[in-house]
Amino acid sequence: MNIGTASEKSGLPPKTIRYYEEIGLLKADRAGNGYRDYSMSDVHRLRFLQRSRSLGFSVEECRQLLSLYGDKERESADVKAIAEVKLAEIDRKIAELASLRDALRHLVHNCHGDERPDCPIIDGLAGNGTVQ
Amino acid sequence: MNIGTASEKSGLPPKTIRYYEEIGLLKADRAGNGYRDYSMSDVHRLRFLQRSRSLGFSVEECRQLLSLYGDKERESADVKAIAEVKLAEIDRKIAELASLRDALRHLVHNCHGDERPDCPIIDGLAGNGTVQ
DNA sequence: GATAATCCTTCCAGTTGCTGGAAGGTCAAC
DNA sequence: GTTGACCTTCCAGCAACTGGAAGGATTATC
Repeated sequence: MNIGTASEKSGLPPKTIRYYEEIGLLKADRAGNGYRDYSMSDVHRLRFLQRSRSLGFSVEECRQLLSLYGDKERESADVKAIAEVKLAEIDRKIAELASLRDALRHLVHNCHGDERPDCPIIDGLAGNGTVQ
Repeated sequence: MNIGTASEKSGLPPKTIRYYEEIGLLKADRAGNGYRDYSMSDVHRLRFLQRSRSLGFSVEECRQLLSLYGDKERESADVKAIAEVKLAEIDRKIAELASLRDALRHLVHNCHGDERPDCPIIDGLAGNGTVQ
């Protein structure tokens, strides 16, 4: 399929897809006319990139994550090690989002109209965990 | 406190803190010697910025989120509307992270050493929800 | 109290990750 | 066969930092 279709299916703009190819994240086949040609497997990878980028992973981290299932030669212990680091990071992100959500909910339900100068909710919004 | 201490407490580099001031996200008081002077309340806001930025919110979104508890003049209905949109977004991000995590776990437990050319897990990694 | 180390300041330049626009080739429909 | 929607490359600009220089302030050491 052409880049436009791959864009629709993955949620990434064509510009971004071309950029990812330029930096070597995901290179596509070319059709006879020079157009990029994407398979469903490519679309899955693009969609994966769209998600992980929007969740705060850097392009380099996405490259690593992609390599987890893209590199057939990689040692399984190696895959496991990288995946475990990323798993911990994902769990941390989920916990932070949950605390952000709870704080916002609290703000909406308990603080509207209240004009206290130092709302204790700020603590919740800012989070109380340790800085990594 | 000085910018170095605020940096340690918030997890944001001094450079980034100065940048946030430059773009009007969080302006600090100045001490007699010209040094920036941060209160604990400032640190809470910085920490909040650190978290929400690392979770994929844009600076403009962070500005909105900050305004939810920073702007005393804002109508409570307005706060509620903005907060509700952000809450939905946060829930979506949590769901995406959970699916990313499950897929990675599955990869680690079920796919190591296996060299199938088109691992069905790619589906999981790429996610099956609709593109927003 | 001089000196050195460590902070802080501003300013300017570079990086990352896109994003918009120009100039031009391809394709499908009328 | 030409219009319009696609695609191509290339180059420039923007967002959000990040590094480094040049210089002033504070703290520690001799």
